[in-house]
Amino acid sequence: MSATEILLPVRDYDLAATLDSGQVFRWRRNGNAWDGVVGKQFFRLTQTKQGIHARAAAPVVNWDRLREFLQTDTDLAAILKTFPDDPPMRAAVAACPGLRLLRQEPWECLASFILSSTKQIVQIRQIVSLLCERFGERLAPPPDSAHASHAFPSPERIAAASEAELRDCKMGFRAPSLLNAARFVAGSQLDLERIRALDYAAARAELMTLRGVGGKIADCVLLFAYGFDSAFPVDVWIERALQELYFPRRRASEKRLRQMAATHFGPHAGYAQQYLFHYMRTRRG
DNA sequence: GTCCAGGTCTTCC
DNA sequence: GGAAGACATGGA
Repeated sequence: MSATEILLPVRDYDLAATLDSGQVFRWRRNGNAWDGVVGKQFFRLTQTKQGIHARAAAPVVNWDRLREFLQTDTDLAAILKTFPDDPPMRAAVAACPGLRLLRQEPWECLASFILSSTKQIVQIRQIVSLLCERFGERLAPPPDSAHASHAFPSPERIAAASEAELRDCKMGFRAPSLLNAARFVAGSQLDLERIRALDYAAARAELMTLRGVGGKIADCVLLFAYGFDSAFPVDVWIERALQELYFPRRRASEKRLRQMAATHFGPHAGYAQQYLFHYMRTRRG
C-alpha cells in the first residue's frame, strides 16, 4: 500500500541537531519541518512526540529507504552506554542527548566530503546545492514549495561534465578530485557496493586510492554511509576537542591524538566522535 | 585586510 | 617520520 505520509516511531532522536550536524549538506529547515531528498524522493520531516513524521511529494511504495537513512531502528541508549565514562564525553552527550548518525548513500557521501576539505559547513552546503541544481535529476516539486528539488547527481552525470563546469559550482581545486572520483565510479574501477563486504582497514585503503581522499574523508564515508562505527574522522574540530578536553595542560602531538582516537572511545567510536564534534561546534564562546 | 574552514598532496629536512 | 606550503573561495 502506498501513501504520501508515515509516522516512524522513535524516541531519543533530535532530528534538527542530527540533520544540521555536518553529516549531510542538503537538508533545509522549513518552519518546524526539514526538507530534503533521499534517493529520488523529496521528504518533509517533522519531529513529533511519537517520533518522526514524514511527508513525501509523491506516493511512496516502500519507506524502508527513508527508515534506513534516518536509522530510526537504532538503539541509541545501548550505544551511549559503550562510551567512555569521563567528563568530556558526559558533557558532550548531555549537550545533545538525541544526536544520531544517519546512513547515507555512498556516492553522495563520498562526493560531498571530497568537496568538504578546508571549507566551512555553510560553504559545503552551497557547493553541493549548486551541484545538485545544475546536474541532478529534477524531481516532482514538493507541496507548496517555490523551488524544485533535485536528486544528487549520479557519478555518470558528473563524469560527463567538464572540470570548468564543476569549478563554476565554487568548488575550486576540489573539482579535479570530484571528476576523477566520478569517472572511477562510473567506469567501475571503484565499486562502492563491494566496499560493504570489506573489513574496515581494507575499505579505508580502497577509498584512499582516490585522489583527494585521505584518512579523514575516508573515515567520514565509512562512518556516515557504510556504518563502520569504529571509524573516527579526525578533523580540526576533533583535534581541538581531544587537545582541549583530554590534554588541557600539555600539548599532545598529532600522533598521540590519533592514537587516542583509535583506542579510547570503544566499539562505537564514530558516534562518540559525532557527539564531540557537535559539542565543540555548538558550545558557547 | 586578515584569518580560517569536517584536508590532501608534495616537497624538504 | 614530521613540518611547511600550495591549493580556491568566501564567511566571520
